[in-house]
Amino acid sequence: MNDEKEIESMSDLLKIVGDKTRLKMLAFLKNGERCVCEFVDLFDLSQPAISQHLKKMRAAGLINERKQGTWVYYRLNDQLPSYVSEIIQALPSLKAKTCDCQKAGMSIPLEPLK
Amino acid sequence: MNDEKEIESMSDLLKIVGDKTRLKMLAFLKNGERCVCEFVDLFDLSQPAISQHLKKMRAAGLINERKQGTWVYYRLNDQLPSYVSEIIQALPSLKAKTCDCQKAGMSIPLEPLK
DNA sequence: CACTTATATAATAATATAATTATATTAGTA
DNA sequence: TACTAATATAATTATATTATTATATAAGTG
Repeated sequence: MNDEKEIESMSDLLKIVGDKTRLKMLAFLKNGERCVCEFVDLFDLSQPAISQHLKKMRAAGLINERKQGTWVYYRLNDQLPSYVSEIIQALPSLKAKTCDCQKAGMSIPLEPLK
Repeated sequence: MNDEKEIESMSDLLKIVGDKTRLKMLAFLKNGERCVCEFVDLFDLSQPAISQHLKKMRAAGLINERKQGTWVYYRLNDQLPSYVSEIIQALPSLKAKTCDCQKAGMSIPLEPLK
């Protein structure tokens, strides 16, 4: 990839990360998987807004999804460029309140970042 | 600073970095100081657009300025948060064409990033 | 001082991004 | 199968960002 394209791809990714809501979502994901409903509970935003933020992060390869019944769980992609891992490491890790999907014992903790 | 504010300040900074033009400017600055006129030559953008991008990066603390006569030189701030330094390290370093301000022998090379 | 050059700022137009509301999809359940 | 819950998508509105054009400032030069 030439330098120009390389920079463009970096800026595309950094643009996704450079948003308060999405960065906060990533901070929540540091502790492991979270289901969509948790984000809906935690943020003062409509459910479609949450869904669209998650979609962008998924499209950018920042997170992966796992569907289980009607619930959809998201987790950090563990193959991120190192400059993105550094950003995530610099984030405080936020604790989520419990939610139906968690009481069901389905959420799986994540391996710590390398 | 609480977590919320910390995340907000990170997203403010990442938003500035998450722009193709500005990221390319940072890539040019990896090799050392550049004067505004060089950016004006290098980018297919109006002079005011260049000036405004530089102003944003300066306001965000990413770069510092040094005025010499009518020329203004910008250089990377050497006290950046490590997650920002990592981004800059991940950038290819771009070579600028020579420009009047450089022929004048005024541009000073930068120490490599820690 | 008049003129030019380099840069910055202001006002505004163009564009991109993020939110909402409304609706669709899909899985589970009575 | 009808109903509900969880999530996604579409359409649209609201807002933020980036660009341009016009103008201002400030330094250097004849």
